[in-house]
Amino acid sequence: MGDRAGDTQGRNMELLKPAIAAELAALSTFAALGLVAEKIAENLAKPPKPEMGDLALGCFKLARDLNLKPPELASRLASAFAAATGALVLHVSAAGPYLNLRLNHQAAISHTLHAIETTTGGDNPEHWRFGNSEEGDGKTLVIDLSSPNIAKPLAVHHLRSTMIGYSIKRIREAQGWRVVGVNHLGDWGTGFGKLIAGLKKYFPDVEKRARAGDPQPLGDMSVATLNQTYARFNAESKENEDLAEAGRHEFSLLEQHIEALIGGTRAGAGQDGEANFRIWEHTRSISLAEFERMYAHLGLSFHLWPVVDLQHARVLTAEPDVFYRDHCLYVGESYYVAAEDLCRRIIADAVDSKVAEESEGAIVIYTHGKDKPPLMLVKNDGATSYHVRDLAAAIYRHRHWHAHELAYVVGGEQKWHFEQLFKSLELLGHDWAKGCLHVEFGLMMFQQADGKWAKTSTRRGTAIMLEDLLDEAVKSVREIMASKNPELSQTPEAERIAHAVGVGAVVFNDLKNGRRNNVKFDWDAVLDFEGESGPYMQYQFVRMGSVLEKYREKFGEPSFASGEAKLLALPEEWLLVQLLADFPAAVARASRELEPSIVARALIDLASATSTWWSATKDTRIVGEDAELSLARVRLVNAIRKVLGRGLSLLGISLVERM
RNA sequence: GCGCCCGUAGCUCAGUGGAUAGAGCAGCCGCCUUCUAAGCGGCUGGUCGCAGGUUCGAUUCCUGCCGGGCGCGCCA
Repeated sequence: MGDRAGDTQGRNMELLKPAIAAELAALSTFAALGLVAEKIAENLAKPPKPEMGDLALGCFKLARDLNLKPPELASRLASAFAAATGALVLHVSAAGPYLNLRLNHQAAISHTLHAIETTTGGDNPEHWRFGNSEEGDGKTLVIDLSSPNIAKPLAVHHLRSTMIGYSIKRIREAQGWRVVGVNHLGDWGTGFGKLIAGLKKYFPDVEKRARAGDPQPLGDMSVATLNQTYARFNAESKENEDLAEAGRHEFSLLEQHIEALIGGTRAGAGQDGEANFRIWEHTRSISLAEFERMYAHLGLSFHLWPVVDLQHARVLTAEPDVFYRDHCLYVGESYYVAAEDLCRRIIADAVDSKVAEESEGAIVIYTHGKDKPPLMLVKNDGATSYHVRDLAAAIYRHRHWHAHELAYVVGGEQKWHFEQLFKSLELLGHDWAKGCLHVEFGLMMFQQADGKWAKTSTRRGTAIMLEDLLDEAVKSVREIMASKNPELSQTPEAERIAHAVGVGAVVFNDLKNGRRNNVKFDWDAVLDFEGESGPYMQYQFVRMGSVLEKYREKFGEPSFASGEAKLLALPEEWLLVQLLADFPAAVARASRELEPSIVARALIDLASATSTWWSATKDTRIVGEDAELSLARVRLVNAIRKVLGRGLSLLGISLVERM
């Protein structure tokens, strides 16, 4: 089996540990020493080499509790085992401080395959429950994901927040949580003042139409033009303080207008405010249309939470849990200003309770002492800052969805902001702030002409557009399909497959490594569909499907109940079963650590072992002449297929039956 | 300067205080009449950044240093 046999990762068989530990705990020697199942299970681990055993009981901690030397305990347990004949534990032997266990493979295989077969009925991966748990039953997580800015195109770095967040949503749901995904749209802030000022300056017609009451004053302007307009004005305003001031003024008018509209605490801004409001609203709808297209590529569905249409602001569905499972929501930052007036109420509250204070014309909270920069609620021009909008959003989420945890999938460069945010919530008396988590992730870097890596930036034009990346990946897949599977590429489903595999490749590439790592963007690496890649995972899934189809052609519908586990005697088959038995633990850990890469890594190990097995059975085939052997192997094939499929769908990657 | 993240094979990265640290890519050598070769096998490749400390045991925990990244009041 080569080096992989020595790999201890992912072969802990967590699924079987409770049963194994219970079996040992029932033995008189173990019981006499007070070794209960739970303590045994905690100390079971994988030996470095399979020859040593299938599992090992490390005796270090157990011996210390009993005032014995670890090797002494191990040998005492070993010598007492001789008479016992367990169902799962076949044999034990002491090896220094370890008690090595050899398992009854047949029993372990049956146990594992049965567990998978009883939880993965039907054809819909959403219904494959192997790896699910009830850990989060009755708890709600509100997760902030994607959160792009209006008037900017989606770039590759947005993929990180979007897919890490979406995958965490799915993983948490698999662990029983109710998860509300919220896309906290950046649709508010001084930037919009600059954009409006820029539009008025460079496109005088826009202002005319807005003043005349046209609800679409921007005509058919594209997001790219909006972004360029902002960038141009922003650059010019750095040289010219008057322009900067004009930008702040336009935003202030907009905010005044909306606050007056909702009967808030401030006076209106007349026709100017109204015109700005129309421009802002149209900008937002143009951007949303583009976001929709991108999210559709990724297979995500968002619904816009009513923001400015106060008449119809209400809960969107009568069946919220189903709704939240199938969709995420857009809730723009403007919601907390426009529809709830939460921002001003929080500000007033913070000032009244002396948590906030005035400083240099602004209202701030010193969250970490006077020598650290404070969190800013209101800027010296009277406009709200994004900090106060985040406070409002947190309070709203906790109150509205009764959230037990609030997670923010936002880049690590905003770590300080979230530390301040959570501390401010605490200072304002919200003890639930303990359940707030910043799910930070690394930056997307690109290589500069001098060879050094730097942060990508939409403004500086160094960002790669998400659409270009997805297009490029799908195009590559199309080409590979045309050469490797020409018949399939002529069929009507070819385009759908190319899309699923191409997008899946990009997503898997993003999720396979720990989220905190910076990502050095490299076209060649993203478009490399060999090795630890999305297409490789899809490919093994497709192969398993083909084998099942082959079996049906040859022997008819398989009856797994009569598949004999003892016929699965190859070392490759044992390895696969161990990996399968470890999948639920991987999902549970991914949920706990909010880390999709743990699931992705489990899939890499499983897919790799599958491919090795495929080759190892080349001579007899998985489905061969021997009906009984074929049936036993097809049971394993079915289990692998279900687990690979479930894992990919937890990562937000769609499945294909052929490629 | 202060704070946070990272440092493991040529490159990109896994690694839950435990036995001899792993994969993918790149390089070299092999393997397609069969259920898809987007694959499989083999070889080459390591002072786990450095130095202390805690521990029966440290790549893993703590401290200091070095190197890279990010952040540090009116962008979000």
